[in-house]
Amino acid sequence: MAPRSYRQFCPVTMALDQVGGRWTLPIVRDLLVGPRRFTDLRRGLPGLAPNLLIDRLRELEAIGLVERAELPPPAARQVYRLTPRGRALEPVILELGRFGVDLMDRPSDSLEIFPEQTPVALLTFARTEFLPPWEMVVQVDLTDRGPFTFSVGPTHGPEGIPLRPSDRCGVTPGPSQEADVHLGLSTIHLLQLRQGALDPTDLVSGGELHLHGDPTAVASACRVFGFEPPD
Amino acid sequence: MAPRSYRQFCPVTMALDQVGGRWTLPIVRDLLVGPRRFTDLRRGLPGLAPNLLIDRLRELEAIGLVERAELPPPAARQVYRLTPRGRALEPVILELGRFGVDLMDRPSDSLEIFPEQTPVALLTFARTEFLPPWEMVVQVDLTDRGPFTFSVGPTHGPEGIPLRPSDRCGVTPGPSQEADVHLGLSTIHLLQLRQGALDPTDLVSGGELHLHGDPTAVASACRVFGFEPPD
DNA sequence: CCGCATCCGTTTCGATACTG
DNA sequence: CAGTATCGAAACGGATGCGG
Repeated sequence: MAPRSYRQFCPVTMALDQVGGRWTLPIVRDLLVGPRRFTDLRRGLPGLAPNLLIDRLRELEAIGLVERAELPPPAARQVYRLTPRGRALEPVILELGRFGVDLMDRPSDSLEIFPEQTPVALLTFARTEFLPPWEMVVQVDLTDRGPFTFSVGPTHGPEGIPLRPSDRCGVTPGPSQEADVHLGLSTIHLLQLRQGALDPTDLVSGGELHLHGDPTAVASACRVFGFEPPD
Repeated sequence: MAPRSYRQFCPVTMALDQVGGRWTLPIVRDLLVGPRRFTDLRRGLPGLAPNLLIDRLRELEAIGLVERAELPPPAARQVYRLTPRGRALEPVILELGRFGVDLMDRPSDSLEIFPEQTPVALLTFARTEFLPPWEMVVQVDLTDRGPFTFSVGPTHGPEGIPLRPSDRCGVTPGPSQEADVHLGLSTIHLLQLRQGALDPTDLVSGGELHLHGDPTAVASACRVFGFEPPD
């Protein structure tokens, strides 16, 4: 039985034929952070039935976006991870996330929060058109979710090839020893700053926004995360 | 009767809650080019039943991504068009398309081709990380689909705000009087050049790729469309 | 416990026919 | 032209079971 297809010779619908199914992109989102076991994925995706999860993983494997890897004996048996082609979905996920950020104004309590997804969320908060031309490391301390390291890489790759913004930056959980900038605040404040609903100066004087590091780098980091640097 | 939701406080899944339904993004894709009537949309989306189309349009209207507009008396009654918020989906569609371009290597005859979608397809072909810092107009003559005008705007908007690449460029059907660059070739050749499956120099000497205009601008246009400028 | 497989009620989708 | 109405097929969601 041929799977559903839009049957158009168009890049958008051909992409949707592969990844437009329900749960497919959320699964890829979770795999973006790193390899995951079946049960790890289930934990981060409540509401997704196990049969559907295995269906999706098999489909993704069949089209070459995901592969299974065996782990050495002491650890758990196998993990699912993205292939390079699967990682090519990162810009898609991030753009979707950037569209979705504006929907996050009210953290309804009917919506669950999963810490594993914070790195991807932080990446979507970043406005890549404000990335500085230089490299830098920003430690973002989300008071309600812990420390994360946001890294900005070079503008060009080997042989002078320009890099896409999404290839220039990444987020990993945990602190960094060599951060150029430290940024401390809560998730909600970060979101509200982005919407312009809060004044950064007020937050700083209220002790709810902490900024440290070289002023130029700090200012750049603020603009990347959606607000004007105070003072 | 609440619609299906991923129920996560995550920008990606909240975006998918709005636009992750089947046919939703293809509808938005067609509206990106301009306002469309009900029947126009149907023509470009075969396989989409009319009841589902109206369902999707009503949903999109309810969440503020699409609005109905009445046309002046002589013309047809009403059209559907994107709101500014709906237009914010353009980067999502384009990234999906960029992922999908690599799937277009073989134009299977089970896949239909709709001329109305060519402007969006052309935009997805463009590698925005290669956009030059200057403004320019490129007329792309697809020998099998007609002329299109690809415009590159300024790097910064009013007040010095940097613009996202997708906000810097656009495609309209038809030729341009003030094109800086002319690029003539078939859709298939364009796709194959992008994949590196063809040598641009061969195509030029074979008369299947025509390039005109200021050499620097031509070279830039070639890189944007995925191949090294010949000579 | 992990990694699924099976079963089953509900929702959504797709195709066709019909109406103002 | 712009939808409604109907209905069978497919997809989804939840619960349960089961071997390693």
